[in-house]
Amino acid sequence: MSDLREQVLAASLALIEEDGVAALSLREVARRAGVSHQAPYHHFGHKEAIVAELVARGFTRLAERLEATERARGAASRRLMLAGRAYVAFALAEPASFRIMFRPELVDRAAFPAAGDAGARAYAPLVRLVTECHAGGRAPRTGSAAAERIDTLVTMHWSLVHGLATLLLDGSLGRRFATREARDAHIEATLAVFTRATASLVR
Amino acid sequence: MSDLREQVLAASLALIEEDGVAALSLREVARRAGVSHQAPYHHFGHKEAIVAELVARGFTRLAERLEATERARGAASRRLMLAGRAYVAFALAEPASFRIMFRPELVDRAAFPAAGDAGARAYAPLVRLVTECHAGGRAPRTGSAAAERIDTLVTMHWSLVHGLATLLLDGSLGRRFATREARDAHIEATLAVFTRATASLVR
DNA sequence: ATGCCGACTTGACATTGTCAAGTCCCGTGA
DNA sequence: TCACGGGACTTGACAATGTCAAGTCGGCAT
Repeated sequence: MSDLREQVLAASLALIEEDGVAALSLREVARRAGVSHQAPYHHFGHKEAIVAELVARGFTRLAERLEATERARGAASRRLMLAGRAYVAFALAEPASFRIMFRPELVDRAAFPAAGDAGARAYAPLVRLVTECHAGGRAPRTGSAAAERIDTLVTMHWSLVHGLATLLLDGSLGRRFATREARDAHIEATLAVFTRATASLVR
Repeated sequence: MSDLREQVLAASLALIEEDGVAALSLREVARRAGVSHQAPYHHFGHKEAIVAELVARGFTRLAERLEATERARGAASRRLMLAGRAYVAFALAEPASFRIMFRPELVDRAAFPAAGDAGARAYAPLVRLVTECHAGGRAPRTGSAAAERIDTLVTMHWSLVHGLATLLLDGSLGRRFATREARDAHIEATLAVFTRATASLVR
């Protein structure tokens, strides 16, 4: 609806993309949108609200990608691997979003519950896929040993893809590959070897 | 040697610990050290140099922890697991350091090579342990299929522990456990299941 | 004694986030 | 038709910050 509101969000994300979230300046955003330095305040109470909205939208887009992999054909283990690939692909496709999504000091989750809700939505597909993969899709009752096991496996899967994504964006893996092809091949090989390793865990 | 230099570094780390790196203010640091707002500039050319020094020291301490696990007794696979545990333990023990260590936009690695060197030093133990574990300690010649396999396994191991650490610090895992014991048990379970899974990969 | 230099201070400037107080315009009710 | 009310925006101000420029001061070598 409001044109300026979207322009502010777009310019903010662009600024974060260019030089990191520290370089996000409301006044520069206003300048790029061709309005006065106070115009953004009409749509967002303060800076944090802009970042919170970007975080919520980022988690929503990630959730959509992961949910799409759930609907793919094939065995649950294959769909779980697709979800991992989608997670990393999202981070590489939207680095600015991905980074602010995991920087809790930027957004007070109590003041902006939408961000937390979107995060929970992104978490759910992974839980469902792991459950399907390792417990036949039937969720064990909470507190049981089987539930703890699923919990542990979810953490393991998420840790792997999240670690891979962050090391690619901000760690040593980001500065290592000459071509995108080499990078993608390394990602594929890593996910493949992990999938094979975890296959031995399936009951 | 210089007292103020160390005070500046300590106060800076404390500020980052309290409210994130965005809250690092040179003037507040000076205030806490009881000196004028320009005194820190005599020891560090600008803000980035302080962060760079903290990053280098952080990587050095991480490297020392990982090197210590290399010297532990037991099979290589056990020492690799200890290294993973040490990695996560470091992140939990020094969250402020860990966070700035993986935020490349904060420090220009070309201008501050010490930070990159320390990072490389922290990387090395993991490579050695994985090599020992999966190739009997003899490093395969570069470019060979065996070398690529080691490479992939290193990425997998690092991704897992790095992801686990960052999710504990800044992700959903950080807000999830009522007690430290519950958190540590979950970490242990995750590392154990991962170790078991990867054991099936050993040649 | 003198000059120098390292360690620090004082002062200034542009930039930023945000509060306060306008201005302008468009739709609605009388 | 006209007041008017409120949404969308502007102008102006303020304190805080990073950093440049120009001091001050004390000890050490010559």
